[in-house]
Amino acid sequence: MSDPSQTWSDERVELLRKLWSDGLSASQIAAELGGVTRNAVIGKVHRLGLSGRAKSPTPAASRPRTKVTRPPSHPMSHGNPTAVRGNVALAASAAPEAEPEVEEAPAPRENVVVPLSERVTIMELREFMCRWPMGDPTSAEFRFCGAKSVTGLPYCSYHARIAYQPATDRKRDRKAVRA
DNA sequence: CCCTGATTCGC
DNA sequence: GCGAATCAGG
Repeated sequence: MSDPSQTWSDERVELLRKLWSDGLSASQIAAELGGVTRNAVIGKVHRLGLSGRAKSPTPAASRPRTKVTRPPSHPMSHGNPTAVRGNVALAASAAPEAEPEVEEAPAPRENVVVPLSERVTIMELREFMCRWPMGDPTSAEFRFCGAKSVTGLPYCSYHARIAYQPATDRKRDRKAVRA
């Protein structure tokens, strides 16, 4: 409310400093601020003088970086447009039941605890977190389960059971899975 | 694969 | 000054 025309208004910078010192990563800050990419955040952070937050306290003897320069005749064999990832187009209605024989379910008859209140956003998602979609993907309130996922699986033990339901067990247990 | 920050460089 | 592109490490 001062001058949105400016990318880095005082308020923006203030928030940036706050979030950065708060421990948030650049991507998270960028997403929080909106309109800026994580690179922009990092760039600004460096320009502000912040950078080594919780890093090596030895700025000396730590720069053996051999200037890579930028030869125009070396555009690398890189041609993948990886830049935008704000849109998560995943099919929540997709029924993952094409597995003929999934050798899983190490837990025979265990009352799996439904991990509620652990829902996370796309950015809170970690590699070991359950990616079970919850809610409307088009909604801003869209979240993932976020519970600890089974190693090798994108879901937690609970949702893994739902996703990879054995045909034998599937024919009977047809309860509401709506989240 | 995903992510992270760091750096360089063109605008 | 700003941020994309790039690099390098986890």
